[in-house]
Amino acid sequence: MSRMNRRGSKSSADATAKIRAIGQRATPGRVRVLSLLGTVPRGLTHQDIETALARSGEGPMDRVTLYRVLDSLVSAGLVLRQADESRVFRFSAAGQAEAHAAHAHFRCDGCGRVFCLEAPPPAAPALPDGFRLSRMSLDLRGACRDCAAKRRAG
Amino acid sequence: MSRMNRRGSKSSADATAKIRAIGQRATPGRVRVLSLLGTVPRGLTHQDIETALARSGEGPMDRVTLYRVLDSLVSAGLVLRQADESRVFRFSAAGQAEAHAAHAHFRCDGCGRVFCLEAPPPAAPALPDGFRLSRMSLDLRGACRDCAAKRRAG
DNA sequence: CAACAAAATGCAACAGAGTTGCATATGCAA
DNA sequence: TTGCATATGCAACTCTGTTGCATTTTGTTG
Ligand SMILES: [Mn+2]
Ligand SMILES: [Mn+2]
Ligand SMILES: [Zn+2]
Ligand SMILES: [Zn+2]
Repeated sequence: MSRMNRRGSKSSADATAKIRAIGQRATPGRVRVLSLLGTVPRGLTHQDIETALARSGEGPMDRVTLYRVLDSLVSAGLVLRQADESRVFRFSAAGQAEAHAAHAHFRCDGCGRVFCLEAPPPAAPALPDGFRLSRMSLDLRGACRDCAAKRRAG
Repeated sequence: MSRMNRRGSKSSADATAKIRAIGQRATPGRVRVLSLLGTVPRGLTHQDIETALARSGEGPMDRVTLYRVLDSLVSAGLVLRQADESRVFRFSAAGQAEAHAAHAHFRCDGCGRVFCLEAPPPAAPALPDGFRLSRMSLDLRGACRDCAAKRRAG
């Protein structure tokens, strides 16, 4: 953990390799963003990422460039993008996202928090002829414990 | 079907009743929008609705008023609002939305179309203590027949 | 029906997230 | 090291949705 301090940590080297592997140029922006996404468990917004990068040692990244970096990582399949309830995109490293694909999620309509459930996903239903399944998600909604209690009291 | 032509169809009268029933004023805008949503099977965007109304006999409705009409119907529980993949809200009559809650859906990553599957929803997984479930959805993704064929052909 | 207060409307201005065009800089393969 | 395809930075723009405020309409009351 100390031989590579000058210009990159383990995760940078890792990110660089992944980016090159899929035939894209390993630019500083791409490496920084992919490394960052690798360290957090769930999706970050463009805004989140911009702020995190600005605070980091290497300084801020241009807003538009960040959008384009994210686009390129998404189209390369290294990052997943999904619109959240407040209609902003959240970006997550593909590995992290796939971990969450293996179980169900519960979203509280009161506070908006998402909880990972232990339950294994159900068997996939039969698809029409010729359809190809790539992902499946089971999403539950309702009130979390705090919000359910609040409503009872409130 | 002909006695009530002057200023309203069956669905208008219906919508008016529903709006009054929940203690809101039955304004023309609300009635028009709720009737419209009652006639279509899936969620429409604000834009879709604006266009549909503009084409209809009664003419266009102000953009902002339409947003406010939708807000009021949503907060009354007569309409459901959800952010779609392209981060725009889609609005659907509460009845229609509940019909779709009863089965799984398949979204094609290629063409974006959504297909209703026949399969019944799986049993709800166990929730943490105190959580209350209100809805559950099983969403599949992948390639529809057309798009799968296209990819194979290339 | 007329008068009234609360609520809805129309318009203009604003805000946030994301995109586009174009000149300049840079990664990387030769 | 050089050359060129590709990425970056910046300004301007689009699209979706909100807010403030003056005016109109709705449903109610007398
Ligand atoms: Mn999870
Ligand atoms: Mn359906
Ligand atoms: Zn909650
Ligand atoms: Zn398709």
